[in-house]
Amino acid sequence: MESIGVQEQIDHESRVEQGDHKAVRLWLRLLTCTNLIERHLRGQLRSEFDITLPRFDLMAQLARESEGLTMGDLSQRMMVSGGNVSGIAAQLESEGLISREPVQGNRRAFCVTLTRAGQARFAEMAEAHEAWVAEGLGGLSDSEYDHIMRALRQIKLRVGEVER
Amino acid sequence: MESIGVQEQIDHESRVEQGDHKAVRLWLRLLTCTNLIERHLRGQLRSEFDITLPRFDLMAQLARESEGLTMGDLSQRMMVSGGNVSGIAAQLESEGLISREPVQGNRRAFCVTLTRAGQARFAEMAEAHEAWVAEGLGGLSDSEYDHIMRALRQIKLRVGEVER
DNA sequence: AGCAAACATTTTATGTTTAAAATATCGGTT
DNA sequence: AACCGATATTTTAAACATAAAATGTTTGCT
Repeated sequence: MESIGVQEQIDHESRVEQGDHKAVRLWLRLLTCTNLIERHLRGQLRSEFDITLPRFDLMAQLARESEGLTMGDLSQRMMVSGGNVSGIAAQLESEGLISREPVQGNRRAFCVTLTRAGQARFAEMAEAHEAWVAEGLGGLSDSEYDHIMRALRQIKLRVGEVER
Repeated sequence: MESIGVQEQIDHESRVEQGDHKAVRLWLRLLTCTNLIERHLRGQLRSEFDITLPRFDLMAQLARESEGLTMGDLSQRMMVSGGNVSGIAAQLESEGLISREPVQGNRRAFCVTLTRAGQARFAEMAEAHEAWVAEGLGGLSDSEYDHIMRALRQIKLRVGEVER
């Protein structure tokens, strides 16, 4: 019976190891799913609307804020660098889909909004986008949906903590 | 009571719409989680080992195939374009972490393997990587873990079907 | 008023990623 | 043997992404 101590130690270590492996497997599956869907959306947006995913994302942010957003707001919400937003916005502006107007009272900032053309184009795209996403993610039962949303929220919070 | 027909129609439509919106919300949360974790891993790999995530990923694929893989295999498993693999592999080769040797019987293909140095380096990194992933994803209960793995498998299968 | 620190954005340099074209090889058909 | 379609990889051009420096603006402090 002297081996119990050793056994416990082994069990404990193997439990930790297994936990780590489980986490890695989950991470890889999460990554695979995200990549598959992202690739699908990217391809569809390109073939159907001749637009890239980042440009669509920027327009989507504007679509839910009729008052407009500054470049910094966009950078934060899209979780990309400011320089990146500059480039993407420049292209969308040259296509006439967004406009950047000075903010009264703050000459540093721009107020970026969808143009009328941008609103119309986005409305088309959003409908198709929603359908594409539902193709991939719509098949879950309410219970599965709730479970995964809850789990993802936890992950999000936890990663936020770790990062801090 | 003539409004029942209309009401039913509205209910049905709103259910569909809500389902679509739910799918989009799930998609956005999935994307956010993946991006957060990916950003964290990218930063850690850079600061601790001065390596990029794609290079680490390529080495990880090789680490689980001691026989080696062709460039095409790598492209498929990493789910990135062939040109991308070319570039990443060129860098790893120049650092002496992988080797690309001709395949006997097929002069088009290369057999890519980890060098001894690559194996050693990867072993270090893999341990840290596993711990970092567990930091973010290890906090789930067994039941939550099972639920989310199951849900993600379904999503993966379904997206695979759609893409075909 | 003058000045320093913080802010909002753009620019620059570097690197990643993709799609598509280019290169080279292979296998089978005639 | 000559050719053709498929295969494996690399190269190229364009878009995307980041960090860091540069530019111009604002705010608060003295």
